[in-house]
Amino acid sequence: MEDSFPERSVGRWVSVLYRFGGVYIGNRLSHLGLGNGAIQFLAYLYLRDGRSQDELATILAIDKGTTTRALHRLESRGLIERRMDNADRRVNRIFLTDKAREHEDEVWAALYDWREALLQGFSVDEREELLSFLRRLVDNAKDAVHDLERP
Amino acid sequence: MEDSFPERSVGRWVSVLYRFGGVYIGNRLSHLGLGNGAIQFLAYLYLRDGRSQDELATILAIDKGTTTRALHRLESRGLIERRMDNADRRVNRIFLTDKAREHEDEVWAALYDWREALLQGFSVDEREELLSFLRRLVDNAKDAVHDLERP
DNA sequence: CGCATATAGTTGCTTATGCAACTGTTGTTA
DNA sequence: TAACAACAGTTGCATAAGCAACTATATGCG
Repeated sequence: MEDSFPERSVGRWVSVLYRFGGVYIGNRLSHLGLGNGAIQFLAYLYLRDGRSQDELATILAIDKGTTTRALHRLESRGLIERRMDNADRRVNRIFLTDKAREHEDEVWAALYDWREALLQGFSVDEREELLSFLRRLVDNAKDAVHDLERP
Repeated sequence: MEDSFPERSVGRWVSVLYRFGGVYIGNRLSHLGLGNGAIQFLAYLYLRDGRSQDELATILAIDKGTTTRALHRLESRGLIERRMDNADRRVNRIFLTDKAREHEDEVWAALYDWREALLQGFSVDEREELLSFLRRLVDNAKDAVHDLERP
């Protein structure tokens, strides 16, 4: 069937999952006035703030230009503060504001619900295997993209 | 470890896979002057052209506005023709040009190589199981997004 | 010390994407 | 048949994302 074009294409299915995830999270957290992109940063910051922009970009595997803009959006919404590091004045360290803490539960709930929605019908063993597969795919993806530069 | 934040988050790993896929495909096919988005449409059209924009949007699960723009880009690069359907003048049917056919092999090669890169180290059985997992995840994702409207 | 290099962040440019409002065509129905 | 509903496509707007060129700061080395 043509309407299942992606049939054997990992990439196509990943694309659908990614885009639908953005729609779901954007909808669930629309009152924060943030998209999917900024929320990724917010979620990580809930685990640990005080990082530099560069560290965040590396950890989330996101371009540093994109990182700059996502963090500016979070700042403009009053959810983070960017403090210059005194020891190295090139560095901005990112801290959550109290306002951000107020929304922590909602953010986790939306992320948790999305994961549970995705994993409906997956047994505990299947979930483990899926996560293991994803880890391997991401490792492979990183290698492949890295090899683009010097093949 | 913080640098494995996505650890148990399907969404974060999907995000990395999606974005890296875009980088890989964009790089491999940069001479076509197209991004990942337009190439999705091109790839489907190689399988079957003559569809309406609406059908393409539905099949690829992509917004119809995004579809309009991706097809305009393909047209501006001389890769497709948009012909009005005489029986229903609201409908545009999309056809590949000869120029597009000339690039078919490269496009498939890039997509194939990306899939193989991702699946490095996966046995035949593991590949089947991964595809089955992805199918289930996508079905779940569609349900969850659909349920956002009337919960 | 003084210059070359490296690093952190920013910005311009391009493409991708969804949503909502809009235009134009077709279909339905009173 | 005239009015309204449904549908295909377009467009304005916002966010997301990568890349390359740029600025400012820091570091290393002769």
